[in-house]
Amino acid sequence: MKRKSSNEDLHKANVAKKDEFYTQLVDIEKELKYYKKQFYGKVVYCNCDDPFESNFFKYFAANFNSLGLKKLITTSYNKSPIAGRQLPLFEMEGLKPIKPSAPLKDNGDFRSEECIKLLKEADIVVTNPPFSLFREYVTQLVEHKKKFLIMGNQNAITYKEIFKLIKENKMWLGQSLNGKNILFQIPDYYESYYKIIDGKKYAFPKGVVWFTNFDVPKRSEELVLYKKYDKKEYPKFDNYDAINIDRTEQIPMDYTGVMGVPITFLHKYNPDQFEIVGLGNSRDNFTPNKNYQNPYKILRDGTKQNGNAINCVLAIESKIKPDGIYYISDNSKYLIAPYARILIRNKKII
DNA sequence: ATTGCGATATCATGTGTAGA
DNA sequence: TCTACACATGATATCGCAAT
Repeated sequence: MKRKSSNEDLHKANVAKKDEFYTQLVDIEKELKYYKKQFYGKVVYCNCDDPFESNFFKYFAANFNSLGLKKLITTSYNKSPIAGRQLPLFEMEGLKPIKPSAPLKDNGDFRSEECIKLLKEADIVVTNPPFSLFREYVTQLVEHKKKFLIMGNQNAITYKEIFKLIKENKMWLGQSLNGKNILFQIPDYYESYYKIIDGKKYAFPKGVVWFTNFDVPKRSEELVLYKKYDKKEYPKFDNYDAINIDRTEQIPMDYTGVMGVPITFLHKYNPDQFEIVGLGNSRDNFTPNKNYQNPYKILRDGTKQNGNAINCVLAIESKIKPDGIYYISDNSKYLIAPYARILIRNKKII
């Protein structure tokens, strides 16, 4: 269904906090196949997973022996308990038959004391956490020094805390799912959905990626570069000494300085080849005249719209903040800010 | 300590475009 | 025609800091 304002949808999503998305088994299998050896003898905890619905649970239960797991624990958030289906805590150990343990006293929130206790017991956490709580979720994993493989939205890369972890090489993207759309089953009561298959509603969100701190093959593959640096083709930002690059594949092979690349660059990121310097944020592409007197922004169709003078002046005058707002010069009149840019440097040619 | 207010960060989203 | 990718959007909640 087509809507007039995309902002309306964004805003709704911001408020709704609908987080019951069930990952398909096929997507789990596609990623987990790269980590098999690393699960041997480990305690795996899926802390956002109802075993009746979760394919993470199904995957680990079915592959318990072949992976050589020591123990599998799942807990789920019990927002609206359905009679007879309460199973917030589930444990599986060794070759014992599957059986539920004593139920949790609390609601199964991953932040609850009970769940943190289980987290401490675990070696590895694998799940698709609520995106609306993504930062909190990751912070908790890092705090407890867990190995993890979790799903998230590609925009989370630009969240301050998340980016910090990526920059410090404490977290990176998984092997599969390069930010493409994938199907998730959603509860019947969700009003908007992408399509219905066999009577079940599915969503098809964009930019889904895996985040992990496990070693993945693509992280040690070198990105092959073929373009040569050309001053005209790669303009510099007005207030930061870096060139702008619109597509990852266009990164020049011979530029030694800082380069601003799209966030999707992370799918090709090899820390031996590149160093991440910072994040350029693109908010407010206001385009004042050079005196900053009459700020306005240029819309896609070329028309002007009045802007916010304070935002504008601050953005332009805020020279170089490590993670500030950078502008690129189109010509002497206009300034155009690209979307978020990861600032990188090629380590191999310095 | 508390308030006030400008600045900043956010969105399981939507659109446009290029290329398969 | 379809998929993958990069970018766009602005109301609102929260942050941060100065003034009380």
